[in-house]
Amino acid sequence: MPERATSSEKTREALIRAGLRLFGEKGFDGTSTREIAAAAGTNIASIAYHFRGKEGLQLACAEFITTAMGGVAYHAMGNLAGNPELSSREEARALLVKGVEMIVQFIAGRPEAAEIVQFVLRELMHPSPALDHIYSGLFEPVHVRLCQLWAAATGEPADSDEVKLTVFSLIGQVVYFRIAEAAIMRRMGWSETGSDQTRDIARTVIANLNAILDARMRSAR
Amino acid sequence: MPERATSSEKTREALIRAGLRLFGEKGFDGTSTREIAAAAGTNIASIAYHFRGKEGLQLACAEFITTAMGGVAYHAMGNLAGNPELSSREEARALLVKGVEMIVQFIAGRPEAAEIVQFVLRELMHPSPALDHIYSGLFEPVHVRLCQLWAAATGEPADSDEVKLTVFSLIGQVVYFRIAEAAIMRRMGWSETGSDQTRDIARTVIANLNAILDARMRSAR
DNA sequence: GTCTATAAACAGATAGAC
DNA sequence: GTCTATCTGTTTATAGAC
Repeated sequence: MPERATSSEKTREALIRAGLRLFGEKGFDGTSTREIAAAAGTNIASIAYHFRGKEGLQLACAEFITTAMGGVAYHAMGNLAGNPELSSREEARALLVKGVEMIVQFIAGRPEAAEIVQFVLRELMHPSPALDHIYSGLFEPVHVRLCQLWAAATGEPADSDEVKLTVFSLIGQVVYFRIAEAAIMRRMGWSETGSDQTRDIARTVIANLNAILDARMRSAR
Repeated sequence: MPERATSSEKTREALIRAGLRLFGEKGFDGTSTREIAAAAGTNIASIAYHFRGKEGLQLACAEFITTAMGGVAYHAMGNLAGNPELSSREEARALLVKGVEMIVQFIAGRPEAAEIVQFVLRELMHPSPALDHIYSGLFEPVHVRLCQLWAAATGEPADSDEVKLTVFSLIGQVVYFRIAEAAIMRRMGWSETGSDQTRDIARTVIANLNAILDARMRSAR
């Protein structure tokens, strides 16, 4: 692991970043290797050299996403793999709210996230071998962790269908604001999706989360 | 408007149905005109003849969607354009719940809806001229109607940002179950998305809707 | 209106010079 | 490792026979 990036590594990373952006924007089939090479400031042959071809680059992009997002998810929700121990329901609920808030900030707020979210969504809609990496490296661990937090906050079993589906519905809300951004901006009369808009979205999603949690707590009595 | 479909009209419709399915499944760029013609049981040249080319077919698919979905939406939520008059909050709430339930049944439940939903989502993610038809013919009127129902049920103003964003979040929940179907099935251990699964999804979404409505009613006091 | 044949452009992959 | 030139197959669009 050299500290200074070699020329080879720079080209490799530039190709991944270009692939991520273009695959996310226009899809795998909609993007030509010529475009990717041009965006990365290199030549077409380097894609075959570094990744064995266009599909190899797609896979490398998926690996990049799981690595990069793992760090974000860790910050948002604590250890993904272990320690489901939480001292109190209140603490778990606070962590859940904070986690969802950070997910909104990332998915709906950060412009760089658009390409990542779109890349993942395209994989979900039209699975390729790259989806396996994303599922086991990102999708499942994040979902499991959110279910743990939900269970700790409500007392419901973390592996019940009810909890799992509710957590999916939470994620779905957030993701939709990024997918349908074009239409939502038009309907809301927004000219951009800046920090004001992200705040409004976060407020809506958190209000929903609290409403659903409260309803569950009441019905559990 | 002839009562019996002519040969020309049959070919036209077959091309639209094939285009809808294939564009939805694999995207516009991922689908070749050869595939579409083969799926429609006709030849490549007929696409140019009937629709001026591949893009023209895409536009015709969007028009087909707005027309076909208009009927579904009408059944689910009453007149889209006019009569926002509703006699009581309870009636409005019942109509809202029923409307969302039918949207779930359609979007998440009916297999034929998968291609339509995916077609629309692809347009949202990567807008083409076809998005304009879908936005003004389907997306906006449905959203406006849901906001009217929400306003009538809660007393909140139908054109407030809060109501509009909350309605978006409701739609997002439902849509996500269709987008992420592959990953959700894996996480839930489902081998298919049949009526049992659709019922569970509907139950989750309706429970969320009721929780959010209840929270709003309480805070309004 | 339908269909075959073909044109013109473009795709991804690769050989070989440097 | 990088890059140019090129190979091979596929794409959309279209001309013209029927």
